[in-house]
Amino acid sequence: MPKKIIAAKEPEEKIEKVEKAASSSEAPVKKGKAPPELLRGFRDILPEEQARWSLIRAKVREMADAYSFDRIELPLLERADLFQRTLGKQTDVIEKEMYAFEDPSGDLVAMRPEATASVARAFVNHGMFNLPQPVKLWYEGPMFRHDRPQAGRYRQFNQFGFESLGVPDAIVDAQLILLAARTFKELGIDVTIQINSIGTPESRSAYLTELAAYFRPHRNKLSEDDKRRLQKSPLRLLDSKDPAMAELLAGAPQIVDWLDEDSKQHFMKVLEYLDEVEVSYQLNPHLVRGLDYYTRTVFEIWESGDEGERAQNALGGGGRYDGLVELIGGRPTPACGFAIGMERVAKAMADRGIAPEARVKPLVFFCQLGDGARRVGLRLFEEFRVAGIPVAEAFGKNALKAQLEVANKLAVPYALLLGQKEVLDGTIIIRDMDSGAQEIVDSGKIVSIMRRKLAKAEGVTRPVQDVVQ
RNA sequence: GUGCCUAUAGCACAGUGGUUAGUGCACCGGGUUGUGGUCCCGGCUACGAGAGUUCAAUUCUCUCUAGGCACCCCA
Repeated sequence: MPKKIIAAKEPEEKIEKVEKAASSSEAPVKKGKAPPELLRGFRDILPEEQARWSLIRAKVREMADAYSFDRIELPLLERADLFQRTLGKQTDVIEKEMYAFEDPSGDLVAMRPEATASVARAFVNHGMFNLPQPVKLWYEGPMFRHDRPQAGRYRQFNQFGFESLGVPDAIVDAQLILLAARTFKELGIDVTIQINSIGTPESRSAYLTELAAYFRPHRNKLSEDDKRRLQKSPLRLLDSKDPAMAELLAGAPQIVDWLDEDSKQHFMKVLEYLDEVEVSYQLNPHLVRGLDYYTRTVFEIWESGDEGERAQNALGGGGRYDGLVELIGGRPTPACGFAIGMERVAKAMADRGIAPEARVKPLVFFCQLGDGARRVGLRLFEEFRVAGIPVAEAFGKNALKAQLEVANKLAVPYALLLGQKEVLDGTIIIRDMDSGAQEIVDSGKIVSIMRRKLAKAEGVTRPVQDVVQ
């Protein structure tokens, strides 16, 4: 049990609050009928959503195999300074959104707000620079950010991501973007790729100076938010949503004009490769990313037809981070990667009416009457399972009527009826649910009889469903 | 962290300053012994939490909590 919680700001106050809550008896205990409530921004992913999630996961795995990425699983908890050093101390993710606290042994730890830093850390920890380069890794799992919940935004959310470390060539960037684009296409979601280059840290700082100089005379026209940005991170001015900014931005210097020659060449190459594989993209000179580690190529994946419609239209994003591995103590290693928000993907699929089957539909329903029949039923169920025939039951119900109701809801083609009489005779009744016709057969042969019936019916009635995962 | 809107059953919605707060779907049971899809009957579960105004609050006010949307930021 954690004794203390340390937030980025006002640590003392938070500690007091938590200690008080822990020691006072009135605090968190809700009494009476008040149901337990989910923590804000956290959610259950219920069975009815699982089919989509399984489909996404299966597709991601399939793409990883096709493009030769290896799975890596990373801890949910890391030393807090890993994120502070890599994402940038000034970023919102670090300043106010990180779940950071002191663990029982006194280490300052954090629930991961993203996984790229962990990938880089693992790369260094396990000497992956000795492996053939690039090292291509993918991951999937929950991330945590203490942000205000909103549509498509949760405090615990799931991402999958692909990272390629060790090769500076533009083809790496292009192939990652291609992989992302294809994944969405195959999931049935139309997306547009927004792409930009923010150059090297050196060329960027020259640009930032210029940008700040451009805006300074217009300072009084800026909104409070934008004034703050001018101070803190001028690059962010570029994606300001303040309409007044639109005019100013039109005349603002563009980062592409300030790129160093290598970065410019690199960017051109990325675009050429994308043209080669016919991945369409939109050059977006105002696209910047919120994390400090990006260099050169940055991109986001937006749901098509949704540009500017909703705030949370980005399904994912990524870019090159050539300085990250060195920053955390490895040898200089160029790298590129991206991450996708799975909740947003699931929502996009739901919006498009993509609703895959949750699991294999049963083809046979077993009805039983009496304890003897139930016992035989339990055994028969296993025989069907071993034979690979999906069979459903309602052992918890007694009335035949009630059991057939369930069978009807499941839309199985056949029901098997087993009563006391049949148990004594060693028989079982097969009921065709469409016609209502019944036949009595030897219960010892029921599995092979059903196998034959179903094989004949298959393709005529309903093909066996694709099993996901 | 800021602003606007919202909160009635598992879900979707009605409704009221004053008797047992309705409807649909879902769920459970029944319509004589062991037969589904329709129909009929019955049952279950709700005013988010706390304080205030009032003779009386689910209804009005405030606070909190949660949800939605936008900002901030991002996935």
